[in-house]
Amino acid sequence: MAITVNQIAEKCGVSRTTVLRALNDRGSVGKETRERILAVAKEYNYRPNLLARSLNHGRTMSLGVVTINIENMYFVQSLNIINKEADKRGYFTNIVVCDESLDWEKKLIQGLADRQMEGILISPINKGKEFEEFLLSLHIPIVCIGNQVSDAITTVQVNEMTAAMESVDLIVSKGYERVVFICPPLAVKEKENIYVHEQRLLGFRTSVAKYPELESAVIGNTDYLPDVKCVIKEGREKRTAFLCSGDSYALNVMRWGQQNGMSIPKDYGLMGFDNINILEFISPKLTTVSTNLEGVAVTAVSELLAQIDSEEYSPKAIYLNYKILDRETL
Amino acid sequence: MAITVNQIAEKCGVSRTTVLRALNDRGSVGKETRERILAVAKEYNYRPNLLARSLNHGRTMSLGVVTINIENMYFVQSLNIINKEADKRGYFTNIVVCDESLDWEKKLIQGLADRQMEGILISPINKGKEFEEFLLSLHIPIVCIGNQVSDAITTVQVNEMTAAMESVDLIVSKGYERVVFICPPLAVKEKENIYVHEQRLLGFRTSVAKYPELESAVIGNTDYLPDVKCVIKEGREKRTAFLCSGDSYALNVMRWGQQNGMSIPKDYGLMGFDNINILEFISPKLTTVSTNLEGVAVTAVSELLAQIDSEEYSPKAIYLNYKILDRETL
DNA sequence: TTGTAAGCGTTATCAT
DNA sequence: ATGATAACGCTTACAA
Repeated sequence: MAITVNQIAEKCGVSRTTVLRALNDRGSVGKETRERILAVAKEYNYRPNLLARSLNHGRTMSLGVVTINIENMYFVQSLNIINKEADKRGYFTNIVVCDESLDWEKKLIQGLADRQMEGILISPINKGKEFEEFLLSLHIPIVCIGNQVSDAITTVQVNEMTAAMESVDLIVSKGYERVVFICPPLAVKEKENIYVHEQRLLGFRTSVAKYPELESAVIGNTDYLPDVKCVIKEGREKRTAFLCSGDSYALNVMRWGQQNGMSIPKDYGLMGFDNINILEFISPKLTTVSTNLEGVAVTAVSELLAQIDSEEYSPKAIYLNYKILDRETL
Repeated sequence: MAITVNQIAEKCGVSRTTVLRALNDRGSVGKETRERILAVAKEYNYRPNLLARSLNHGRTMSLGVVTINIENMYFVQSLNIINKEADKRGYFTNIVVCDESLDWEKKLIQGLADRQMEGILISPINKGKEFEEFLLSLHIPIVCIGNQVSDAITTVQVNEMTAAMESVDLIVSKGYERVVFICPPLAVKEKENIYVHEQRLLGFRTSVAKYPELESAVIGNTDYLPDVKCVIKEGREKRTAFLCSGDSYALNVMRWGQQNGMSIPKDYGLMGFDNINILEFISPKLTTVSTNLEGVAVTAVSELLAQIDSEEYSPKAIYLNYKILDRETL
């Protein structure tokens, strides 16, 4: 349907080289010829076929981004930032969504590679040696966001471990005697990449060890509300706080509490992770950790482009700052 | 970096035609030759360059989707469905995000067209004759979701107008004597495509006219909370309900009410539109209109593919069913 | 000022 | 069973 350089050339009775020269303002073209060419190009709304151009140049100037379902909405929020940042450097951003299936993720990554994306950004749910080899076999620059796959692939993240440690410190400083870490992803630990959550758990464990009197527990079920109920029932005398490895879990706990006539932070403390943007609609305001989406996104893009541009690139693990948001639920 | 058919051919000392035959299991190849070829292909992890293949075939088997910022999160929710549906029919889905700028939207659409997407799905924020001509000049199948651009371009939507009418009916049936339509997008009506909201407004106006005793008003400011405050103050004697052209506006009103010690539906009624998925975290449960995301997404894809496949296609306006969700705020 | 020719990686047709 | 050739649309070097 679209007109090509060859067709313009034919219509104008010149060679396609001449047409190109007129179109791209390169080299010299007879004034009258140029005008004729430009007129035809305009009339038929000529646009260069980027597939052909890319094939020729060996460059697509496109990045691929694999993103997940809105469950982990915090990643969706980065898309705009990634897009803008890539555009600044002249790259087009192609996003694909992966509905939380391990196979789909691989399939989509392969699809992006087959379409000659020059680099891929991903917050992977796959993990392990096999996946690592799969990624490396693509021979394409890749940057992971949050979830690490291996040392051989650059990962950009905030320091989740120290964030969890500081969170526990905050909880203790507020006088809580018992702290429970809620981390449903632990249930799929064997299969899926939950690196981010594991780092948080590690921080939790490490920090808790510093406080001998502090009672602590970890809930790692998908169906965590019953456990929360138990915890609250069995120890009314101790002031208890829940540290949730994700705001949405905290919101579920909050809703459950409200339905059962409990109030926060009077009856129990609550803290989340991620600072997802729907929090603004929720009250009380959830105390949480802001994971610096913007910084992570910008860094990830710039690191990816660095990798694309340089011959010799060494993979890195990059940690950015987070921010504890001490609001109303502790 | 990636190996090509030509390189395999050279390595194996055969022509690329033979390599192709072995790789694609088409035609006959000597057993020993085939094995040699397959071995090399595997060793170097051969993958066909889809740019080249598409150029040759004249088909990319890819769809483009232009989506907006998470503000209008309900569209983000469709992405998965679109993706799955397209995949079923053998298409790859490329998503680009547009941070609510009119120019970016055009730029991105053009980018998708230049990359030879076979069809484009979009819920446009641009409008008007010039934009229509821009879209038509692309000579690519396009389907709009929600916001209509013109008769010449297929639009898939729910019948927002009758949904708004029914909403008013519901409000009246609950005994409200005054109903206020909150529609901030009206503030950008001149510049942006807010077709969906205009349809809702139209339904509101039409339905209100049926009830002579019903008092009604429309708030069309971006900064609507002050107006809400006024409305509530000036008419305490009349039972008032707010119908919001979008759940997020309703949530803001709800939050404001909670901060001012008012309770729903005792002090005022509240109803939204869209049934965005964060509602599950909010209490009281917002009464709203479910806009059948899944149906719209599936229909849009299938209509787009129909358009791609058929020589003669007539643009349509397709209306799907919605559902009034009568919950706790009226 | 203009044109020819080769190439990007794949595929399809026709020949050997 | 294998190969040569042209084509997709664009670009670049090298003539004329």
